[in-house]
Parts: sequence; structure tokens; C-alpha cells
Amino acid sequence: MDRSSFLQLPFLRDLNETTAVALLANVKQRSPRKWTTLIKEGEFPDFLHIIVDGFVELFSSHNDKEVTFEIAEPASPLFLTAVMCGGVSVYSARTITPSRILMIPAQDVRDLCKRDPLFAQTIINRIADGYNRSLRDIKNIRLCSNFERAANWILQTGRSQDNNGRIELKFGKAKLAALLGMPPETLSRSFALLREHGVRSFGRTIIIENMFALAKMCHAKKTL
Amino acid sequence: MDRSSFLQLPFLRDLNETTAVALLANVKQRSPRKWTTLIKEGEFPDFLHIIVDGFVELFSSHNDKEVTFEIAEPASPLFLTAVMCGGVSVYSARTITPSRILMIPAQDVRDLCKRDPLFAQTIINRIADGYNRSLRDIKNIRLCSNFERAANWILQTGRSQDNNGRIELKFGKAKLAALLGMPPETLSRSFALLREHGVRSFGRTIIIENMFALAKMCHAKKTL
DNA sequence: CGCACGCTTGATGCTGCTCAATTTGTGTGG
DNA sequence: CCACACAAATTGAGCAGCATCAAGCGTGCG
Repeated sequence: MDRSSFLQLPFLRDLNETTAVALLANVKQRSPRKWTTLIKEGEFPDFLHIIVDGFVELFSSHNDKEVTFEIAEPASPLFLTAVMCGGVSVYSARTITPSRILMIPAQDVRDLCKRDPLFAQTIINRIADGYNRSLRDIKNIRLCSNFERAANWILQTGRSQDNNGRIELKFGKAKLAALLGMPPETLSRSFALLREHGVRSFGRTIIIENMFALAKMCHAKKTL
Repeated sequence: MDRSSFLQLPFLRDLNETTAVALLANVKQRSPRKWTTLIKEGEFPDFLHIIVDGFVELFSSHNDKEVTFEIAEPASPLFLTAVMCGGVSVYSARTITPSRILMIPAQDVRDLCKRDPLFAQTIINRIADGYNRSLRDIKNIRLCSNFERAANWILQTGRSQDNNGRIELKFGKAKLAALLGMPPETLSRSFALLREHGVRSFGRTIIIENMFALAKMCHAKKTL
């Protein structure tokens, strides 16, 4: 994969070309295999990472327990706030699939941000996105039952991946459970209940037989 | 209160003087009484608000239930991300004490951010702070019991307000409960249990008789 | 004096976590 | 291609935390 195709990545695509080229001046690339830890919470990231391919779990540990904040997808920048503030990462990151990742020296990002107000705005937008997402997560945790969170996730994912109500999981159900903040057993039970609402799952494929009914059920309960 | 004293506020203090003066060019001021709603979630804030005096609850509602994200203190900027991204506020805001608030036109903030890289950096730092705080909250919700969250809040607040282990609540216990994400009854029960660990409370005063013991207890359980 | 509000305490039921036992699925080597 | 081993997913039983409903106090204010 070469420079020109990097410029197609959403994060870089939004920048004007000279900015993007400047960012890529000292870019490195790595292709970590599954279960590679990219960084541990409390460490300083030397590079802004951008996922080209694969999925990366962002999580935090305490007393042998883990909390999963997010499963980052291709095109997501990682450690953006830590890089921009010159601080440590507040989460650990590990690949949960084989991945390909761009690495841009932290100093380059900071320098460019200082010189290019448009880039600064892009960065602000990205950080704000993450912030808003985490606030939405808090609201979800507080107001929705496990079952409702699972139902909503399936509904929303089924809508965005518009394969006609068919979802292909990119990772195991256990990771989905972690993302939704519950143990695998509980997610499994939720799936069992959802079967009565027209949701079947075969391995990593989930099929929503009646999207409209599911939407109505979610709304009747509590949709955010 | 006049201009020169505004410049002492932490948010403005970090800026160089010309920047701060520019920000204050079109500043307005209001002094809402208790229980005034400043904005409702989904609305566009026309002004960046900065609390001079008083406390403001940031919350979100759904189906007659509320989630409190934060109780903002004097010097906190409100709606910063919405203003910078030109989007809507994702939370509602209401005063929970009589307050005094500065209002800076949103467009002024955006313009200045574009012209002044240092100001842009300050904004990034602020948004990142909020982001990190919300991630810490998620971790707390997921890993700590209600009792533990209450104990940790008292410990940390007792340390920062270093009145020698004496805490003066600026609002009722019910709001503290909301901030910690539990009903008032549960907070009350937590206080009852904490009495056995040397924490007394009289009205809005909380006294930690043995800070060290409390810290040890928190650590034995799970401190974040 | 009495009403309202904030806080506490008690009793009850539900949600969801934990532990444990199967069952299903997957990949490997004979 | 089958047999086996291992991991992933499901199902069941029991229990703890916590929300909810409801009642009892104390304090302040009209």
C-alpha cells in the first residue's frame, strides 16, 4: 500500500493535500498480528496511530478486571488526545484481529496543528466525537438494561451495515459482550430472548428478520 | 465585577492577554437564580458560557429518567465542544445554586481559535479533559460498587478541599447521589456504612475522622 | 402550629454476575 | 475424511447488589 491510497482514508481525506502530505512525511507502518498490545495505559504514545486494516480494542484494567471502551475500526485515529496534550494514554490498546497501522510521529502532528488552523479544527472535531460517544455510553449504561443495550446495538449495526438486516461480526461474541459491558453469558441470554423478536444468529452472522418490529420493540422499551 | 477580574479566571488566565481581551470584546453576563435551565440537549448554544459563581448540573433525560454527567464548578467553560464544532449540546444544563455566568458569542470563540494556535491548544486541552473524565467515569461505573464510588468521592474531595478532612457540600445530598449515579436512598445507606469507617455527616458537612484509614479501606476494596 | 421538604430506614423483588456443566463449533494431525 | 482436542457459546442454578416502594423522622418556613 502506498502514499496515494493513504490519502483516501477518512481522517486524512478531510485535510487539504499539502497538510496530508506533510503529515505523511515521516510515516511508519506496522502490521501487528492478532492480540498485539500497542500501548498500555499510562504510557506516552510516541506516534499517532491510524488503523488501516483490522480492529483494535481500547480498554482499561483494574484488579484483574477489564473495561472495554471501544472497538476501533479502520480509519480511526488512536491516542489522538494523548498525542495532542503531550500526556499519557488513559487506555490500553490491543489488536483483536491481524491489522495494518500507520504511525505518525507525535511531534509532527503537534507541529502541524500549530501551523494549520484547519487541521486543528479537524482534530477538535475528532476528539469531540470521542467525547460525545463516551457521554452517550454513560447514558446507555445508566438508563438501559443489558437486554436493551444488546437490542439497540443490533438494530443500529443492522441499519448502518445495510446488508439488508444481515450483520457480519468481525470478532467473537465475547468481544461484543465486552463492548456492551456485560459478561458473555448475559449477551448469550439476550440473544436467546431476541430470538422471540425475530433475531437469529449463526456463528458470526446475525440476521434481523423484521427490522421494523425490532425497532418498534426497542422504542417501546427505551431507545436512545 | 469587571473585566480585569474576569482575566483571573483559570480558563482565561492561561491565555496571553491580547487573546483574553479579544474574547471578552462582546462578553455578556447573566445571573440566573437557582433551578434555571441554561440549555436543553439538542439545542445550539449561541454562547460559550463560563461559570463565575455557582454550580451547574449537566444532565440528559430519557423517558422521565435523568442521568447527571457532571456538576460544573466556577471557572468551568460550558458547551465548549458544541460551540467549537458548531453542533448541538448533547446535554441539558441547569443551575442548582444561584449563579453568575459569562457568555461569549460562539462565533467569537471559533474565530479566535482559527487565528490563535495557542488558544486552539487550550481548547483542545479542555475538551480532552472532559473526555478523559468521562472515560474515568465509565471505568468507575463498571468496576466499582455504589458504596465504593461514594467512599472514593469522599476521599478525593476530602483531599482536594484540604480543610483537614472536612467537606462542605455546596448542594444537597440528593444531587451528590445523582452525580454518583445512584438514588438518594442508596447514597444514604452508603453513608451509614461509612460511619463504621470514621465518616460522620451533619447536614451538609462531612467529616473524615481518619483519612488514612479511609484511604486504606478504599484501596483494599478497589481504588481507581 | 402544621405543612413541606430533605434525609434516613425498612422490606421486597428484579437484574445481572458468578460458578459450573454441557453443547456446539473449529482447527489439527493421523 | 474422520477423530480428537481445544476454544467458543449456550444453558442452568444460586446469590448479591441495588432500585423501588413505603413509611418514619427531623428541620425550617409560612
